[in-house]
Amino acid sequence: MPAIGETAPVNRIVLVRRGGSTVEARERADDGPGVRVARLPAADLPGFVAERERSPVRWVWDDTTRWYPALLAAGVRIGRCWDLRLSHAVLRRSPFADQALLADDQTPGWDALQPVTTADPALFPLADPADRLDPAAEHARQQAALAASPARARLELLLAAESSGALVAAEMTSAGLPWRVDVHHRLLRELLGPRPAPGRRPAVLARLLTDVQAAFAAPGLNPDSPGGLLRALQAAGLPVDDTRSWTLEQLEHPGIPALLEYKKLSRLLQANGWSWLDTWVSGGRFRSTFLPGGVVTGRWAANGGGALSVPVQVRPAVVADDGWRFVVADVAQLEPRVLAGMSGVAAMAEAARSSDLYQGMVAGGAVATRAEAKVGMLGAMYGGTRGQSGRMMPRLTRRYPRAIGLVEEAARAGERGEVVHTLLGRGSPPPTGAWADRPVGLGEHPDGVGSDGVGSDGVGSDGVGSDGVGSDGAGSREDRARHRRAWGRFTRNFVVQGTGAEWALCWLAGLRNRLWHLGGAGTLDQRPHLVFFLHDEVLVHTPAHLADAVVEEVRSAAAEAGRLLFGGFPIDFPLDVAVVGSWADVD
DNA sequence: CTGACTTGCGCC
DNA sequence: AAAGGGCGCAAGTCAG
Repeated sequence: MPAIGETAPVNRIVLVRRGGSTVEARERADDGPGVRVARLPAADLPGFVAERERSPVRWVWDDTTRWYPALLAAGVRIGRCWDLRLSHAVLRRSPFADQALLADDQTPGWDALQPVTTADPALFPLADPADRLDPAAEHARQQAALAASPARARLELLLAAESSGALVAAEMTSAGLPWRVDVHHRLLRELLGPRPAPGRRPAVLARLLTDVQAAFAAPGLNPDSPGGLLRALQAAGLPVDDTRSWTLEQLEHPGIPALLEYKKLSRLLQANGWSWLDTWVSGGRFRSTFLPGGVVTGRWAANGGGALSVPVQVRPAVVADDGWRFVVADVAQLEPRVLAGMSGVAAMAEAARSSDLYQGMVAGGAVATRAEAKVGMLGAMYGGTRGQSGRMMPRLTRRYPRAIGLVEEAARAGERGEVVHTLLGRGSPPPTGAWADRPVGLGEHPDGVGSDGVGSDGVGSDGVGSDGVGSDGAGSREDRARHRRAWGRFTRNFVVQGTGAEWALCWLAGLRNRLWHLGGAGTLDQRPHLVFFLHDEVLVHTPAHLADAVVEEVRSAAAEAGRLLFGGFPIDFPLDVAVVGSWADVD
């Protein structure tokens, strides 16, 4: 079984574009100095790659999004790569990489390199800034930085997992998420009525609109305009200062139910209506672009069609092909488990032995109820200081001093303007804004949540407030203190969310390998393959007769990811797994 | 008219 | 059900 961070020698082949139609392949045995250079027409690349894949090899290239889609389109799947763009991004931010070893005239070019997201799998876009960069030289710099790193093994694992994630991302776009347009159309018709002419409201929305306008005596009201809606509600005597659904639900007024229904259906129409289907679903597949490392914490981002939020409402349209099934798996309470593992807290790991970590905390005597455990842990990881989660902190701190101490220290470090890092060494971005340039003033230091109990400074009016963390933060002393605390909440969450993302990457990378070896012969989309990934959840599309075997591999990959990150520390990552014909049939 | 910002809401 | 962290997207709003 090929492990993610395997150390066995694997030959590396650096691929370089030479002009518009030639590829240079520079091959070097992992344990030898010799380099063999081959030049071939770009059109011959898929055949070359397929041939060299017959024995273990790691392809080194500037950026997976610039190479792999065309290979996949030609039916060629690879086992391993070294994605220089993603690895560069990790190393440049890592506190465990000597930046001097990465420095070069071309470093700004690598810093600025963006993935390509065109649906067009044509090789070699014209005038690509990547073509001014030297992959072999960058590869050498990255290897030197790794070799000199005090956290070499962890960084190597991170880079391997990140690169494998890049392969998964391209493969998921290539395969697409099975999507039944007929089912989706039926769903829209049932909820909204027949498809209207362009620019017209669907019948159900039109009827709800007249109801709302009548109820609030506002004939011209457009509920899609927050300002206009707010004025209409206030004119009707309702005490509101925003128009969020949750706010409206609290109100007693005969027009509210129709308004809430309007908002819900309007959202469906805008986000996943007929035009969404026209744009994003073709050939029975929803294809969006996944961007590994697209979020600073290491989570993935996605482009196109809102793949990060496929609403429960439309999941009935996600249906496996005839004779195929979905294996849907997600990790229960990933982030608190990761926190237990990072801090090596035996007591919390004991709770995490339970399939429900929060219930385990109750059994361990830390808190009285599951709800308290959940709200308390979320507050610890997100920085909640007020309300119920704030009140839980002293109890959690007493019971789990090292775990709470870890996130508290991450918050304090962020408030001091320092960089924090994940378990495998991904660094947080340096703080931005004027607040970070100034020393912490007297009386400006934010109160500790766990140490002092309820914070006493700067709470004040709170107002509409919450200007973005990234804004410049110049201004009053209170403004700077607020920014400082907001950045502390970010770094607090960074260490947990980022390490959770690393666990998920290792899970995904391992699962990718396992699925390939399950399927026997055939191309990627003829074997069990990943079609969706979201933070802590995967969908595998598999021939029905292999579904049970896929379930086993999904579980084994999760256990392996836990060992890769936390070694022998006894922390469990139990999965909720379902074998279904439609995503809607989960739970 | 375009582009930047705000609001609200879907997902984890 | 919110609070606290991370996103993407669509529509409305407003300045240039």
